[in-house]
Amino acid sequence: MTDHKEYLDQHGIKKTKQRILILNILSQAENIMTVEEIYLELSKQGVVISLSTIYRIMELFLAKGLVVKSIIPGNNKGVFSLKRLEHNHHLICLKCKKTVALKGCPLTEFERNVEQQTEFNIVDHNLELYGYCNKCK
Amino acid sequence: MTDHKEYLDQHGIKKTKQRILILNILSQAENIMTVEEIYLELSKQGVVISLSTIYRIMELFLAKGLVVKSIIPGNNKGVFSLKRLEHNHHLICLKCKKTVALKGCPLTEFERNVEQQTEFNIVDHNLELYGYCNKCK
DNA sequence: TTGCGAATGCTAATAATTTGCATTCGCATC
DNA sequence: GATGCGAATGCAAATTATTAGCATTCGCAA
Repeated sequence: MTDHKEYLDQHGIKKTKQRILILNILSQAENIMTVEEIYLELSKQGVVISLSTIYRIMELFLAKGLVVKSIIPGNNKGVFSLKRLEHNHHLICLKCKKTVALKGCPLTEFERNVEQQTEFNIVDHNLELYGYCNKCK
Repeated sequence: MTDHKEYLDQHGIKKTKQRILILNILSQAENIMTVEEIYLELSKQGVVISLSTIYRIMELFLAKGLVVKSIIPGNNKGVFSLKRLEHNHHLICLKCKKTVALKGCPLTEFERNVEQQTEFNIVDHNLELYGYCNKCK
């Protein structure tokens, strides 16, 4: 994903400096990030974007399907990650909150079954695994 | 689950009127509930339990593993559902927010694989499916 | 029945997120 | 390149969900 400007175009999102910066950060992040972490990462790069703008941009990315939102239990904050070409999920340590990105998603077939059973049109899902990492267990 | 008092005992949770009432509501609920919905359901039954107590009880149930917590997107509230003997997940309509409980869980095998790959000890997961119900699609 | 620690309810505090509004930006048009 | 308009941003204030402090009450064992 080298050209984020075009990526925004493709999704019908107007290009702004802030959106491109945030998209950069998300695309370089290995793991899920809170709004605050995005803010801090921007700060490290010497950029300040107001929190409300970050919230608005994440909401926009979410609505446009660029991003997935979930929560970490025991932590009332939204976390976001970019939807990759190869869609994936995260494993979260309940003690130290470390997160690990997993390869692949086991749900494709399950979703098809559920669509048939329920007459829903399934467009997305949210999956996180919780456990204890080898240090914390 | 006819005897909730014993159920609490088994999990090392002290029995109180409030906990038993909430457990009743959760066990009769087909779907996930917010703290507010629990509060309102109690009101319908002519019972008032303070919101902070409900929060505390849900936190306790969560810690003891009686309950699963997740979020509905576009809605910054925690939602809870009782862990059933037959563990399951929910499908949520992104438009009307209707939720449907699904039978079964497709993740057992996936979790075992992930445990081997990551050296995590996986204890739980969170899965919701999103889509549009037949009225909204 | 009594007593103690834990649970509850109230109110106030906190933390995350959202909103209103003035300013600035992106981009199309001249 | 200059101009203009609607959309995006930043700031500060408002909201909303959730948590914490503390006095009162409850559950249960002795």
